[in-house]
Amino acid sequence: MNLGMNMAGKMGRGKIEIKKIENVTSRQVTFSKRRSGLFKKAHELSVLCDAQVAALVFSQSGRLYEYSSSEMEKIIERYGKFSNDSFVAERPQVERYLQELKKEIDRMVKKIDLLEVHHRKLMGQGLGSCSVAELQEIDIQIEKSLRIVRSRKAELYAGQLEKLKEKERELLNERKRLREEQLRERLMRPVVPLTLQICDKGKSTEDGGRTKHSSTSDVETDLFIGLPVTRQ
Amino acid sequence: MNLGMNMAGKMGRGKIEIKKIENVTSRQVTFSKRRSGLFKKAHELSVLCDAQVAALVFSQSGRLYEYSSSEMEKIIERYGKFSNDSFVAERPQVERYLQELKKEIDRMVKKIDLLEVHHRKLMGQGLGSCSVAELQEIDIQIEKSLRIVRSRKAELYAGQLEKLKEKERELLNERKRLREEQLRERLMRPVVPLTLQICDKGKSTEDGGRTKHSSTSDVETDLFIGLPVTRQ
DNA sequence: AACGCTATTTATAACTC
DNA sequence: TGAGTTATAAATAGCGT
Repeated sequence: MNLGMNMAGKMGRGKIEIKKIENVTSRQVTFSKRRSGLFKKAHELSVLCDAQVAALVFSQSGRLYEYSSSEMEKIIERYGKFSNDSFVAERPQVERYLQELKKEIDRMVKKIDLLEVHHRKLMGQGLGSCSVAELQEIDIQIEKSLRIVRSRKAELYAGQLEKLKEKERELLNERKRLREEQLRERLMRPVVPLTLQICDKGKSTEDGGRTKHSSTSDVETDLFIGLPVTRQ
Repeated sequence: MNLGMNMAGKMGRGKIEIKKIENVTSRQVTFSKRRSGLFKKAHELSVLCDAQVAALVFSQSGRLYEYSSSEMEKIIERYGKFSNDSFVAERPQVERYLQELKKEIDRMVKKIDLLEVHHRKLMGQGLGSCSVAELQEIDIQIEKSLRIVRSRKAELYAGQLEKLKEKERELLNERKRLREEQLRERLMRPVVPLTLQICDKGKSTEDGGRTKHSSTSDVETDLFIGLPVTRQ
């Protein structure tokens, strides 16, 4: 009963422009038909020409339709090899890299375990499973360590002592020099009033003693220095 | 000038079966034409229906031809999201996983470094950079370890000693019993001829001694056991 | 939304240059 | 090889169901 006569011009089945079909129903029908047509053509091409063909279509609604003459993944991987920017197909490489990392981690875990066990033994923990021989070995190792540590400690102490002696000598010399100066001054100059003298004295002992001491001092030596200095 | 008349039947332009074209030239021509046809169709589909379309074609010679209505990579990634076995598009995940692994490795490296430094110090190596205080600490730790190790060693020795004493006692008892038996037998029985006696004697010392000793022995104790047994 | 029909447009097999 | 031609096969737009 020939409906749809309200359209101007082009009636019946005809050529269409290649631009988005605005009529939703019509568009969906066309989508369905042309999609299967595309896949058919893709298939024919793959068979006739012995080619590997894949077609991916996402409908406007987001649904996926696909054709592939062989495994899609294989084809996409193969595509990845051609595509200059790698984003697929480095997969096996990534996989290999991952495995390497995992191996590395494994090795490290083992190393840490070993170190921890040994460490614990050196700390005297977890000895329950050790044989007498093992204990003996550890004993020897620890004794050796102790010897080394103590000799090193002795070395350091000896060094410090040497430094201190040096400093003591310096200080003694300094003191001697100061006393001599003082004496000389007392002999050469007349006595000044008491009030003024106090001020001068305080100033001279702080600034006149030079800053040599504080510039070469370190915390530990200061403690030892106390003795010879206060003994004067 | 109408050539190519040498073919039987179906002349002129006609229908073809969908199966591999054997004639190489013909196949290549068809490949070229149909490929562009396919891409054209793909394009039309994408425009008419506002769909995302991609087509990948590998010629038999291995060359890649592709069409995509938008970036091929985007389409393939989108495909990856749909594809149940993820092999694309898990990329960001893989990336994250990789970074985690790397962090893990970093942490382990640091841990190993720390352990090694401490370990070396406990072994008396690399003490050059230690302050007196540090050395003192290590000294104390090592002494403590030594005490623990030695007390453990002492424990083990004590245990072994105890075991040995126990065994000695057992053996002494056994020997006593055997002697008594021997005495009893000599008193009760008449003397047998010498030749026969030798045979009997050899037999009785091997089988009559029971197998108790060998069944409860272990390697270390055997060594110590030698003494009291051979001294009889 | 899926199928069938068919007039028409398109794609293309075979051919030529 | 590649480009153009044409007769024919295939695809499909618009329609109905």
